Amino acid sequence: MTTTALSARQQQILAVLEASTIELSGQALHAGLQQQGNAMGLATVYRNLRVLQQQGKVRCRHLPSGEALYAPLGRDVHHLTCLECGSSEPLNFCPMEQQGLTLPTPDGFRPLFHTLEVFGYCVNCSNDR
Amino acid sequence: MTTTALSARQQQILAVLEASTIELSGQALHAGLQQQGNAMGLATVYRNLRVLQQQGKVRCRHLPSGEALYAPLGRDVHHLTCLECGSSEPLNFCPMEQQGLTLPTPDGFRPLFHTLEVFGYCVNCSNDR
DNA sequence: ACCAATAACGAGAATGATTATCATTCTTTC
DNA sequence: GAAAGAATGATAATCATTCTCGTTATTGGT
Repeated sequence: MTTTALSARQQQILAVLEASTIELSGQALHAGLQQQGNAMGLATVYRNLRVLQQQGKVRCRHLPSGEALYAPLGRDVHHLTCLECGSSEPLNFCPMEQQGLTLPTPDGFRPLFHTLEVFGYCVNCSNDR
Repeated sequence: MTTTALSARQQQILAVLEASTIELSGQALHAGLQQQGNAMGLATVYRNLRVLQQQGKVRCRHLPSGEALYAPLGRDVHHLTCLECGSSEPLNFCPMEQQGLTLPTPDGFRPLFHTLEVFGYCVNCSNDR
């Protein structure tokens, strides 16, 4: 796997993602780039997000709402997400790290990243039921 | 947590999900119900899917495309999904089962289900690169 | 049974994130 | 410096999902 060089646009996108403490949606990323002086079209943002993802530089997860959130690899990955209010709190432990799913599987699948999301009810919404 | 009784519609939806060997999208479910003689509006399908999900009877995961797929709980949950061609193969092992994430967490979050998805490249698409 | 109150439904419009289109603008390369 | 090719961006198109709201079933009290 040859490590492809990143274009200027791709570096700018990655920079915004890395500067942010939280995961960003495509739309938020687009807005952030604009404010920061590196405005680019929405199509370009999504195009390059896909490339970055395919290069294993960026991961994404989907909220129950269907919205996609992007983050650089190597950030905290896992969340407890409330089905009622949609809030999500980080889960700082990863059961995959010990299980060696960073290596190709026997059938040749080559993993880049994974998402682990736990859905249920947060304290507040549990109480309301 | 009182185990609420299921409405007729909810039972029909659950039946179709259980009869299917694969996960179904909301649209596919709607079509399946129609063919099977239990037609109901699309809004009703989605409304009841949300209820079933909130009762812990149904889980859902999102494809990279953003499409949501539903399945009854207790079905194989995890997948290797190819970022290139979108195909996904089941992963028959669950690192969560040993980790006790079916119990409430210290801060009171009450888990119903989880999704674990591994993204990367399948054999074919690995070869094309 | 009858009727009011409430909940569930469904057709179709609205939403909104993501993609496709395609003419235009950079980048190479010769 | 000019042609070939790739990348861009404004805007339209897509499409799953959600909302609206008038209609239809269900329930509970009498």
